[in-house]
Amino acid sequence: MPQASAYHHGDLRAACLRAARELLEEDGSAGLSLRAVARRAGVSPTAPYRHYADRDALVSAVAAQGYEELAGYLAAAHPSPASAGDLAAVAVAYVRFALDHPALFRVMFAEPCDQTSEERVAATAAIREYVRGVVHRAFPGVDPEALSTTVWALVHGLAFLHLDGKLDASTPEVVDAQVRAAVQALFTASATVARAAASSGPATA
Amino acid sequence: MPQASAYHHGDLRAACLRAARELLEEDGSAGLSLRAVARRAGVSPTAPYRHYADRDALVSAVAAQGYEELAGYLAAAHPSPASAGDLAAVAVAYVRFALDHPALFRVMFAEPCDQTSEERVAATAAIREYVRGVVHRAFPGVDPEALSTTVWALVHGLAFLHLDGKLDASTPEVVDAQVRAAVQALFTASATVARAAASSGPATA
DNA sequence: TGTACATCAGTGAACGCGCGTTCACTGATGTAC
DNA sequence: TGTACATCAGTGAACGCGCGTTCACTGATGTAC
Repeated sequence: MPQASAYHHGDLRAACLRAARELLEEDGSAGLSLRAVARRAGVSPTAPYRHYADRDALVSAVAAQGYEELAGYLAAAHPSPASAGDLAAVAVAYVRFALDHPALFRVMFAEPCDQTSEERVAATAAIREYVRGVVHRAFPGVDPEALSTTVWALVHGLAFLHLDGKLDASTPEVVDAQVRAAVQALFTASATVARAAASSGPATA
Repeated sequence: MPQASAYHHGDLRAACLRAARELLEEDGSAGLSLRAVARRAGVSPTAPYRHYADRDALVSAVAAQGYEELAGYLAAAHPSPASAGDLAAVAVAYVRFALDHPALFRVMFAEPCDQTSEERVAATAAIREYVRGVVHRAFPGVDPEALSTTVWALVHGLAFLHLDGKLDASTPEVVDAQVRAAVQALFTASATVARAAASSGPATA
């Protein structure tokens, strides 16, 4: 590990990442500039170039870190989800991550930047595999491909709609309940529809 | 209607909107600056201030126009959707709109800008009402509140995941089929799960 | 243990850029008498 | 029908800003002999 000194920072790479994360939380992605990062790390404007080829490289590193943290949230929700209930808990964690780190989540998914970064492609693949695994364990025998796309899209959509204030996100509890209900609905919708249709009595026509 | 002349543009307000849309399609939201809009409209950098208080006002106007066009896409898919199949067609149109106008879609939903703009709030409410109406007609007797949130989130998530290259968006046909399948799955998932579980024979444990 | 030197990780001045916004202005239009 | 004048919709210079990136540089570190 390098030594810290007045001149040599010691671990500027990590410090840049930390500074970038802070700027993101404070000012949104608009505040995420190389110069601001350097300023916050207490270093000259060009020092970060020792560790990141350009701004895009830094942003990609931030996004990759975000993917790791998202994985952490999901793992913390349930170490090895294997039922519809477990899946709902994981979904809640996914949306919570988005609301806890709104700007980071946007950078990860909504920033139309370099999509070919190896780090990012790998991180995305990891998430996809994770979702597929959950669906597979929770519903063995079902083709996990189709169902996991549906699940991911549902949860991802909930995250973005909450993020943009299109749904009631007044308290974490409200959000959690909504997410749980939405995931539950995914697996009971057809039954609910059938039951409701039956109980609605003679139709008006 | 105002007259056009060398000095007076005639309809600079609309021209700015048009220019903004073009810049958005070409350069993404990064290219959407007041100066660039003025340049493209063939007018001095400050002329747009006659019609928009500031940059945010222009962006909001663009977003509002986007909402109107989205509504147009949905209406074109089916004038009065009233079945699960109709709903799938509408979902396909929603995702197609996002892929046809990626930068516009991001501005409408993913730009963390002024959310209190009256125009935008009204437009969002209109979409929400629309979805609620479809769900209500397609599944009378079911509480449309919960189900319409689920439907919107699923479709919205599909749109974003496709937009960000997280799902196979190689051809429009592939995308359409995927969206249709995902919406269908929403209403048949529980039945599919049950059927698959039954047909998978004796479990391995 | 000491010295020469390559390498590494920073500095700081400078480049050119485009941005949002202000200001005082001016040319064109329309309206009242 | 003509004229005075208010209003509207533009112009163009200027402001201060922060940005990404380049360049030649220098201080500190570590390694070979």
